[in-house]
Amino acid sequence: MISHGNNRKLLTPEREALILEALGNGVRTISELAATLQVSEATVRRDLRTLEQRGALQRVHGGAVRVDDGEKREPLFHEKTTLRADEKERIAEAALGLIEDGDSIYLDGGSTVLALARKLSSRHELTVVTNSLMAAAELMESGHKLILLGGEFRPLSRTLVGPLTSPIGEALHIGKAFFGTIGLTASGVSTTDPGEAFTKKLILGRAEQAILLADSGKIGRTSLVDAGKLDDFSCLVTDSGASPDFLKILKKHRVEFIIA
Amino acid sequence: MISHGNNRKLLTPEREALILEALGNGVRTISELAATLQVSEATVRRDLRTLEQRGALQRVHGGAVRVDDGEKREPLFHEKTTLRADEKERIAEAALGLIEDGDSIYLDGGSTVLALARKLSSRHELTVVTNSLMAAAELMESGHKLILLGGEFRPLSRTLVGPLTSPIGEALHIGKAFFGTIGLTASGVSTTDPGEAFTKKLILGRAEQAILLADSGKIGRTSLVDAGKLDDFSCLVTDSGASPDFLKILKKHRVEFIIA
DNA sequence: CAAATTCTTTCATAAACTTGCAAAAATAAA
DNA sequence: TTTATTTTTGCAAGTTTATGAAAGAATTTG
Repeated sequence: MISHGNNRKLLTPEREALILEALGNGVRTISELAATLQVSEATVRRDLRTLEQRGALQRVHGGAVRVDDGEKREPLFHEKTTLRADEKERIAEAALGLIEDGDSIYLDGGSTVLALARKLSSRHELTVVTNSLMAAAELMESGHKLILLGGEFRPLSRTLVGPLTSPIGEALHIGKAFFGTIGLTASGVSTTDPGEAFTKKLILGRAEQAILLADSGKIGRTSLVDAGKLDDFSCLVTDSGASPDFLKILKKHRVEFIIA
Repeated sequence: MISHGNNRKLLTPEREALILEALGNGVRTISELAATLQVSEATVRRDLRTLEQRGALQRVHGGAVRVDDGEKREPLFHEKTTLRADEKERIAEAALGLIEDGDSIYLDGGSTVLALARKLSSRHELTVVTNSLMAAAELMESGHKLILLGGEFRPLSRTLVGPLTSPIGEALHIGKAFFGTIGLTASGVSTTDPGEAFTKKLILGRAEQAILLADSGKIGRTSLVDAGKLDDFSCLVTDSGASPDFLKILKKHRVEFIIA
């Protein structure tokens, strides 16, 4: 049992953990949870909403039920990787369908692309180029040919970014490049770090096909730095949350899309 | 639990270490941390900001949570059990003495050099260039500037090797380069993989000082590919098992040596 | 269909965060 | 040593975010 002996106010992640624990395998009402956590029902509702977004539980009228996938004890605290985990999983699965044995592909940073990396053991003789240390770690023992872009290490995303990636990037020929992003709008993709944007654009210019993996939560969001126009991409893989309006925009730019 | 018996003021890195320790696997509020460390909340916020930048934790409103350590390090870290661990440890310690704050250094692959990488937290503001994924994983959260050589991944040594390392290698200026090796004789160092030899020679040509870390077991052994002459190195760090005869050869080639 | 409950939205307030600035400490220079 | 310069720290003003309450919309239930 997670206890909070000292009765200081709980932080959001703690509350979320307690909610999930309280749910166990069953059902809890809003008022029960509010009483247990000593917060208002409004706050419980807000927490439940984000947890549902994350795929950790399912809301029902009056409360919530747990969708226990067996081994989900850990994900409480590192939300970044598990945000919208279900959508990302499905998106990665759909992207996998675009890859054939013998392909030479590029993997960008980001958790959605990382989910794709985990699935690559079902293909053979790939040449995988990447700037993501997480993806590289995943593929170390895969048997595929693995090439890392060199460059400056960016701790937050665990990727190699910036101008130093360009000499090696320019030496490579890439068939299909799979990108993640922070924000996606009609004017293109954007990301937080200039170095990251630089490297994205570099690879965008060298790949025969550029495929963007982005859950619908990314659509409509913008970040600091522009990292490529919509026209630069040949395909977007997203989930069913994408608005029809945005899909219309994609058509206008001749970007195919796959709803996973 | 945290304690810092003597009540002198803590230095920033000490505070950061204590914050990480306090977080353990859980979550702490700003005010808790401020009370524990006896500094203002503003300072805690600043520390948390840099630690988040460094990827060591994640901030939430009101405090911070630890980004689970176990999962991120494990995959990169499965290391073959090191032979002659004691010697390697001492050699690494001696090599550490050659590094000063602000230096720009290169770390090659191999377990001895990896041992050196683990000690680098006692230095500040280093620029570390490496072709070793093990070393990179070790230094991810160190706060040092980290640059990876790009290139083809060699699973056995977990390093990046071959011709693709040359464009980026040629763009860098390196002060002190630390190398490992398989074999070391009067005619120079040798290694098993041609790609690895290529990259060693590349960096050898670009570093102001080349320092070889090799336990005495390596002396007298040869491997497949030549990877540099004795004259290319300015210093060898080894253990007391090195034969006087070989030390005489070193002197003739004007290679300094340190017996750790 | 109506009553009751639950949900969403909006808003006010309190807590937490960011930024800029000045004092204090540490470091370098004289 | 003293003095100057840089860095770090704490404080305060303004901004943002989270929370709980309240009113209207939606859903369930009899």
